Amino acid sequence: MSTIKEVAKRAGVSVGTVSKVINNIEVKPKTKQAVELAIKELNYQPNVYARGLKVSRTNTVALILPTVWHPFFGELAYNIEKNLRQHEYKMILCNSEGDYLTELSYLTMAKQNQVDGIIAITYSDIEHYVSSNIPLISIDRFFNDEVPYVSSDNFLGGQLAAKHLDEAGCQSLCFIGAGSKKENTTRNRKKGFIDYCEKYQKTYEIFDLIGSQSEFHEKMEQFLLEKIIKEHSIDGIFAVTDAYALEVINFLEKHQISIPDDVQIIGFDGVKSSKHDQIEISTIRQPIEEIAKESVAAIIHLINKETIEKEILLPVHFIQGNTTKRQKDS
Amino acid sequence: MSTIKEVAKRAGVSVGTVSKVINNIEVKPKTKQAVELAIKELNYQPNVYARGLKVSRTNTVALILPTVWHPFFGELAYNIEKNLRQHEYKMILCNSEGDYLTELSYLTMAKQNQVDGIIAITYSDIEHYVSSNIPLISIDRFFNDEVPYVSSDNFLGGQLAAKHLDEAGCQSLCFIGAGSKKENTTRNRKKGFIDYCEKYQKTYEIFDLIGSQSEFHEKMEQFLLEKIIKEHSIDGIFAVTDAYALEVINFLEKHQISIPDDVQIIGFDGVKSSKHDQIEISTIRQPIEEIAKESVAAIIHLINKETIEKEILLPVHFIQGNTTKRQKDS
DNA sequence: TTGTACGCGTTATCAT
DNA sequence: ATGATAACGCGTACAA
Repeated sequence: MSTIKEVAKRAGVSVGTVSKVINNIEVKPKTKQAVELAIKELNYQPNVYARGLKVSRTNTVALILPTVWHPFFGELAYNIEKNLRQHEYKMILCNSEGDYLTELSYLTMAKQNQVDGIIAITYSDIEHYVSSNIPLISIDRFFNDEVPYVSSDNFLGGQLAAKHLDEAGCQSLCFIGAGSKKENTTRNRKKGFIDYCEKYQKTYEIFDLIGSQSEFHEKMEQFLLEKIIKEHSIDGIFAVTDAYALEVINFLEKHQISIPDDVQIIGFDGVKSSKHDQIEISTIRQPIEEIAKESVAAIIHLINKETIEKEILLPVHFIQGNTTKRQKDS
Repeated sequence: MSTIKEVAKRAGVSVGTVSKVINNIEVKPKTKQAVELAIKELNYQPNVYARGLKVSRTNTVALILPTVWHPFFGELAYNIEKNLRQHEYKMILCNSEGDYLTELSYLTMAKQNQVDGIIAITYSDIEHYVSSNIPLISIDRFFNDEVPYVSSDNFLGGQLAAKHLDEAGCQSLCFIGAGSKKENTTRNRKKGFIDYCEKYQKTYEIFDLIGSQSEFHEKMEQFLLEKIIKEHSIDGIFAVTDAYALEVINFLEKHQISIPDDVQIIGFDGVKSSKHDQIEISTIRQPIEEIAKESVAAIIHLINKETIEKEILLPVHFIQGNTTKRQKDS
């Protein structure tokens, strides 16, 4: 690999001049030509480490998430990388697997100057570690007033879900979710749901269990058995994620409950496992492209030391699937 | 961020000594202690760019693939990153979207010294570009004798599929695939299938169309209609990927063909869209963890200028799903 | 065993 | 407009 010195020698100019040409600083057209020729001839590529050392900028951003092997995170990672690329940034992918120590090691790496900024989606309590001065954007999680975050408007999503169930003719609604110990913004889905029900005087139930995955499953089936199979006292369900919606659907189908005739269901997320997939269940879709776009825009602003909003809330939309009745007017 | 100089001053030694401590070169225990204390106190992190400039090693590998937003690539990317991390390497993720120019731009980046090596899964003809001297491992695609590649043993997979259909009682088999213009190793799936059939004198048909996606779909349905619905002359299908298997399944179900009673189906890939998914169709599973592991091992060997095998073929396995009949003895 | 000094390739400042 | 050169932080050969 040739260096700037060699280019300078070949073009018959000094290194300073070559540097100017590379960085688009004005030089005499003729010298510029000569330099560019030399660059081409030598197939010269600036060494990013030398440059990085000088300007301490790497044009690299780290993306920390639990695992890219997941439809939602996969789509998100794809879009974030795409946006970063458009801004001429590279992306280092970090699968934390939800592990605290792994996340910390990535943060350390970041501090070592390897990246200009971090976009993180984490549910660990890394709060006091993020206090450092490296640009950081959180997705889906509020840390503190120092860390800007980007998220779907989960509250609105909850309202929307309730509204659609209501308008689709459901009489008594139900929210199903697994309350996480970790504080994240998905809690607002429940709040939005309740808000709508209260405002429009809909009867509703809440099933929100904090506990292990298996325990949850069992308790949920018990609950559904009671309320739906026996009492028939619920005809509209809002599940806090599509995954839970799927569980509910499987259970109900096993018990010969017809969807959406007897019970209607709305999930949340609207992820597809690849670009060409189709969504089948009715759901509130998170605007993943938007989340990616806004996160990238935000981190770049931060890197450039520009001020940005501390909270970026993105609108969600209802997607008609086959688990709710179709309406003429909406 | 503090520098090596500051550490040296605080520890009362020279920078050379600090450097030695960092790089585990022997120093007097006492000085070592003093230096380590200073490092801790100042929260010193070596600047990777200065180091990179010096040793031209970045401990970073680029992964180029079509898109991480896809179950197979997602799982692969996850595992590759995981393995790289274990070797203290970072991974830059590059979604090429199958675009030639994008792939080239990533290769250029790599040549700029930003990464120590590249793992690529690409179907473009970047052959003459890869001739450069940067370490490169190809997955699933043979370029030339210079570029080592890692792949599933697709030939074996084809054989396995035919064998399982045979042993499950199928009388006349069928291969379904879309021949790509691009040369890749998946062609060997067909060859393996044929090999088994010829060897054991099974009757078989081949549907292998080169053409557009939509055209393929139409022609395939026509073919299935003819052979299965009308003639009943096929009772075992090996689809070249799970995606195609799914298409076949959907079509047959629409026409009231019972699976696996009337027709048995085996796919290929065995991907799950996330760690906790379940596989439902019978399939030949690619050993994704192994592919990841071997690719990483190979690229690191290459970076260390050690010689490696030019071809690494990994065994595949049959996974019992609900689209083939269960057998007692296998 | 430890310290000194040079060089890696680039950018930026200051002369020219 | 261009050239010379210091500085970025580190590793290492060589000197002490």
